Amino acid sequence: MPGKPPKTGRKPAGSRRRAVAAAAQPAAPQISDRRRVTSYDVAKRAGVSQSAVSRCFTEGASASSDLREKVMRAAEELGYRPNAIARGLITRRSNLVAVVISSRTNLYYPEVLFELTTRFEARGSRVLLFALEHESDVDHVLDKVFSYQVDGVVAAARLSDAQVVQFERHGIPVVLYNRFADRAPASSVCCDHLEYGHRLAERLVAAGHKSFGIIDSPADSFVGIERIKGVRGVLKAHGFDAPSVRGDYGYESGGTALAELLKKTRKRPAAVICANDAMALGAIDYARNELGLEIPKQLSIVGFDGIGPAYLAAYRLTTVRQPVRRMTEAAVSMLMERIEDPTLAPEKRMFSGDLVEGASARLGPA
Amino acid sequence: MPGKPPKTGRKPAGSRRRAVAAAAQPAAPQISDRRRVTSYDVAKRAGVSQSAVSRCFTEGASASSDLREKVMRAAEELGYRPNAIARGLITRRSNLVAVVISSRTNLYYPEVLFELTTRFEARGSRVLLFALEHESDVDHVLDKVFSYQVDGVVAAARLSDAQVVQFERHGIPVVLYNRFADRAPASSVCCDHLEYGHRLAERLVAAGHKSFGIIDSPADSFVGIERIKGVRGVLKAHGFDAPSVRGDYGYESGGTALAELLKKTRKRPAAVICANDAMALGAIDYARNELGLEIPKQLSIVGFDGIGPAYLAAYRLTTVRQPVRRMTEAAVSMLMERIEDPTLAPEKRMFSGDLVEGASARLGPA
DNA sequence: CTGTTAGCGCCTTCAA
DNA sequence: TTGAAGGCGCTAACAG
Repeated sequence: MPGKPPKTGRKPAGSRRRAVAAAAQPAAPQISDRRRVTSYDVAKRAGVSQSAVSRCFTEGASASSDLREKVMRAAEELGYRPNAIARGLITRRSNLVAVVISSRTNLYYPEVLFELTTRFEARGSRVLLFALEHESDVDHVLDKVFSYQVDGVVAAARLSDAQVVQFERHGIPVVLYNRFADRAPASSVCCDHLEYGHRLAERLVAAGHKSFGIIDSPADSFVGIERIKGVRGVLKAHGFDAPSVRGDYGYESGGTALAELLKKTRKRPAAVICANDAMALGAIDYARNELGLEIPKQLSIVGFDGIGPAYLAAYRLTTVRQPVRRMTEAAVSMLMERIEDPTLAPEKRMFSGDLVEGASARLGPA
Repeated sequence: MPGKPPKTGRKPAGSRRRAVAAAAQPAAPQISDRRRVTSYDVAKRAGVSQSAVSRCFTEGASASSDLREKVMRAAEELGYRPNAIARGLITRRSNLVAVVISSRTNLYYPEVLFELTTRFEARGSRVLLFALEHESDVDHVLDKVFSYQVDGVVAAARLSDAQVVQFERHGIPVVLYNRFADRAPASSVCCDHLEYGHRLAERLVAAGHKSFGIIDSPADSFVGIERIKGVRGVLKAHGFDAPSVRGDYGYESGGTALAELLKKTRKRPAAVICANDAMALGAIDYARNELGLEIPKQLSIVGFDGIGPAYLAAYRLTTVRQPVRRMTEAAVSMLMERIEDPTLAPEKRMFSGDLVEGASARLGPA
């Protein structure tokens, strides 16, 4: 193809397109197929070059106010909006971040997703949402994440080390939300569930409780495992043992687990520690309505999370609350920093939460 | 490349790029700037043309299994993923849909967002999320929606007629979730809030209640207005009048509104109808704890929504529940149909909900 | 079945 | 300051 004079570049772009559009008209009865308006259309109407239009829509590009005005008017008249997709293709910055979130996280912390989104929005990034029914669906979803050329990822779901490394290889910054990578050095924001466990158990021991029961989390819940590990550590240090039964994190399961727990122990424990609030509420209702117990006089019940219903007057649950606002803010700013400067080293930020004393556990002297 | 007069077309793409990357190396200490791997890289490695690679990654394109295998291996080794953004640019189909949702909707129906996302996911579309703190922020957000060339929009927030028309003009299908357009002919899925109001009120009248009070919604809530209009219609038809006080949809507001309501009426009404569940719960707690009333023996309280806490044993609220699953499914399928065929006429789908009898209202004979 | 070619809509040097 | 030209990574005719 040496002597190829005629067909270099794409000179007649504008005119060619128009021709295409015209040719398409007869076929489509509706004008629904009407092309989107591009910077070329605006340029033509304003009587300037396409690149001039581009500059008018780019932050901090040089253009005379005269030109700017002509372009803006034409754009207005045509209803032109720069195509963020095309822009991203060339700038290698899509301004898209992926949020991968499990239904479990969303169920107990519906505000997390919302907070993340508004904060990213405020910093000029859009959220591409990936919802997982089961934490194990991650792999299936990651392909899509990569395909969309997101600038970064917030993962509020379990990622394997291999998956974390994969992001690394692709040069896409990741921040884990409320979990750590097993071994890979990934950035994360997390609350200190272990410490929460410690705090809550210490508080109960200090109040003079002498016997305990535990309603444990599903075996695959990182958060639950940490919490209960924290609890167990303290109890053990004080010489207490605590029988436990696993629940599934659901409200119903709190009641059934409590029943089972009581079957296992000869004597009713003074305090029951549940791996999350939903089960604690279930346990309270079961204790009150099925066992006729007064809470907290005859039985103390505590949870973790600080979900909405825990504050209702009928429960006033004693629990530990995650500082969701601070955590989402941290996740967003850590990710944005790493998008700006991908060489930044990973960082873990750990947040402590508030102990909500509530009224579902005896915390004063007996 | 025989007598290649330097600059025609883009033949030497691969080599040129490599050169660029190499040039960038010295500057960046890290290889973080490493280019993403493209179909050209895969093609080169597999010893085939770039379009061959493209075909291997397109559904239903013709390619020999031999070629397919070579390409797939090379892609695997390089960690190649087709760039969905670039693909969308040329196919005019981004496979992106926007979901615009207000914090209020998200607060009372956290599952809506999740359901929409998983359903779109199942049909091959990704969700670009736009969260509104206030319903009035819509305008601000629409620019972004247009910029990202989404294939369609689900709006669970108040859109003005002008905004609906704007989508129309751009040829982007829209489905309104849980609201109607004022006048513009837009597709929507909605539950029949008016009918909910009728049902609930009829049920209370049938049970023999003779006096009523209303805890109304904020004045700008479409949903609340409809519900209460339905209630009022029935009460009026039976010759009852009902004093009302406005709440803000929040739990706290249920209690304060109830207090105010009782101040307004000489005699305590038999039943109080709240525009949503959150306020109903607040009213119940206030009635029990501040007024020492037994619910429902001394006062019946009902709500709308069927939010999670309404089912807790301590409340067992009498309410009307939205069929969220059916509604989200309808919204998604309506939108997808219109993306496939933009000439489809708008359609409104109206869903009836379930009356949850609960235990917060006397529904049997007095 | 495979490779060639011409863009999708935009940004970005490079000259003028 | 402005315009011309060359891609970003990919798909889609169209030849062969």
